[in-house]
Amino acid sequence: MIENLNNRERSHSCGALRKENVGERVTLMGWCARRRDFGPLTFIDLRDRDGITQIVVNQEKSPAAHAKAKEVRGEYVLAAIGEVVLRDENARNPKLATGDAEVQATEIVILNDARTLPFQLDASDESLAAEDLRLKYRYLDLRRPQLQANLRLRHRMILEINRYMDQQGFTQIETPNLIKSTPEGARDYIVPSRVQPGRFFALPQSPQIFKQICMIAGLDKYYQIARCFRDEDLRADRQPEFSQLDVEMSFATPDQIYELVEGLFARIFELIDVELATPFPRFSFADVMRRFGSDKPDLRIEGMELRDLSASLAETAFAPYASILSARGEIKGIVVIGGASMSRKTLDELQEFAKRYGAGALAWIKLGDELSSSLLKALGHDTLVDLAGVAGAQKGDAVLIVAGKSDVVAASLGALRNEIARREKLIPANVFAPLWVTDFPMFEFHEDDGRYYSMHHPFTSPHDEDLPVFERAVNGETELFSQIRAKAYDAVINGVEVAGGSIRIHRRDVQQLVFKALGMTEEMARARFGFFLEALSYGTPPHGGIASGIERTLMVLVPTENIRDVMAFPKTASAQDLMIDAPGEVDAKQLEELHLKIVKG
RNA sequence: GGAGUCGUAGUUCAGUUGGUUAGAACGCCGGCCUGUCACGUCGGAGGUCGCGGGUUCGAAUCCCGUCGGCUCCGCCA
Repeated sequence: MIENLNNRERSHSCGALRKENVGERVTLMGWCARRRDFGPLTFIDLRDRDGITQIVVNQEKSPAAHAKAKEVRGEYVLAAIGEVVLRDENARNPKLATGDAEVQATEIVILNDARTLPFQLDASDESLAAEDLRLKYRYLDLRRPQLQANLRLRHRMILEINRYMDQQGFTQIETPNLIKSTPEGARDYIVPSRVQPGRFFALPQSPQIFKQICMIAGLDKYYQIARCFRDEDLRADRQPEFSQLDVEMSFATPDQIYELVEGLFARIFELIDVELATPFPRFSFADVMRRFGSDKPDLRIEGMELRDLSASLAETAFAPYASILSARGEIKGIVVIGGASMSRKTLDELQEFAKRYGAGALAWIKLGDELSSSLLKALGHDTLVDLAGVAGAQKGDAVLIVAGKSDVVAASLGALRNEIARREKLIPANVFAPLWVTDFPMFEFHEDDGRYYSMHHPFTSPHDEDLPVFERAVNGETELFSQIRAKAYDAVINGVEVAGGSIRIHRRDVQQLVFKALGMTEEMARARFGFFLEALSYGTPPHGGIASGIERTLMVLVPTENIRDVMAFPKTASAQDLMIDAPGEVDAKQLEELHLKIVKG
């Protein structure tokens, strides 16, 4: 029977009781995680966010409480009132923090009952219920201690960020969520205006413009933990709405930003008792792409760096390679230590893996007792020995080779490096390898519409010494665009991009040059960013900043591969909330007020 | 937009070459049990094999379509 709470007050959490509490009369409240029934003796594992305490109910000592305990089922909400008793030496449970003691209940109050749950909360990782079911019943899934721990870590991280940013002299400033759609970048989430027919707000992809406006306003050091919205297809580490620590400071050099962020991450990692070495090593974008095939390399993986084999094959008669090289492509390889024992099946799987990234094929050389290779007929024994040597392979190793356009070679070998490390368990646990990637290219070329786009965003400053080249590029020498470096930087930990930012353009003329480079006429630029160009002309200080993904960082801390593990109420890969069933339809009256009509697709 | 993969009891899964009554574990319900802590033990209930169509004497199994979850590519400044 369900009873009222009345004036009963909880005295301790379910994770609190220790030997020292023995003899105290306590009142615990929580959920029945498990009940073990021995007839006249019943045990209840009472759970709350802090832990589990064993409640003992003895029929002889407390018949009324025992009768209540018999009624209890899984996830019933209870108050257990009784005395803390020391467990017998041989009856202690070292798995529980409270395992030396237990509560001898004199009273059990059933505060609420519960239907049988749609899935079990105490399942092992392998037998965890399907994620869609858990998302539908998110309030049940969140009862699991692991998810609760993740959310509490998130809370402590955000507290630490606020404390640190305050100590560093930053002011927390909120920026609006109902803003204006700007082209470029991700797709916007759009909000129709009722008051302004036919007009729409957009939710911010990031507070970029506003943070810069704060600098123009002389606020000097801004930060906030901002909600960002991007209507793009999702991934294991992406959600349509997410949080980022957004930072901007005036008169900033990149070094000052690095130092600020390194200090912050050092503090954050203290939360998991990890001392993060600072300063982080720095690599240019060109270097990490050349050596690791990725702009976010996982430096926990030793070696397996990309080796350029193009020079050794410059004179090759093998037509596929010759044509790739003549088309300014590359041939690169990575060495898999001990890889000579890889089976044909494994190599086929790795080839399939590489093809996802556009690789035409994955060639291999195995240095077993005898050299074997998929290229034996094409290149001959001697060339292969030479290539293996250039790649740095030893006896017993294998070389995996991809030929093609440089971005395909980098992407496929870079991904292979991670994949092989994962398969071969070459990634050490509890190791954290941070780095800075600097000097990103200012622009990247998009094949589909044949023009250049900002790699970071259109407000990123080019390197001062690249300005003359930039001007030439804008004035017709478009092939120079790819040479211009931006004052942009990413912080990477364990192969995860945890922060990214740049020094911004503070000069109106340079900003206009970038808009022109992006194919905007002066009229277009004025229409889209006129207010901003105007703002730039009223004394804008040099400034720069960075943004750090809260969820990404938490994923590294936890650690987990699933962003939904570090958010309370995430959406599915198709951007739905299965609990509240969003997005939903709205009624005709709402549509009418918003001046909207649904057109069937 | 494309690809892969999964969908069978409340849950996690098994289910052979298409063939008798679709199984196991956990959970659930009931009995027994005074030191368990993943309690044990005895018994029981529980199935639109995601959905629709097709092939077949016969479909969880084969084919087509469709829906949903997850992952990846594209995309995400």
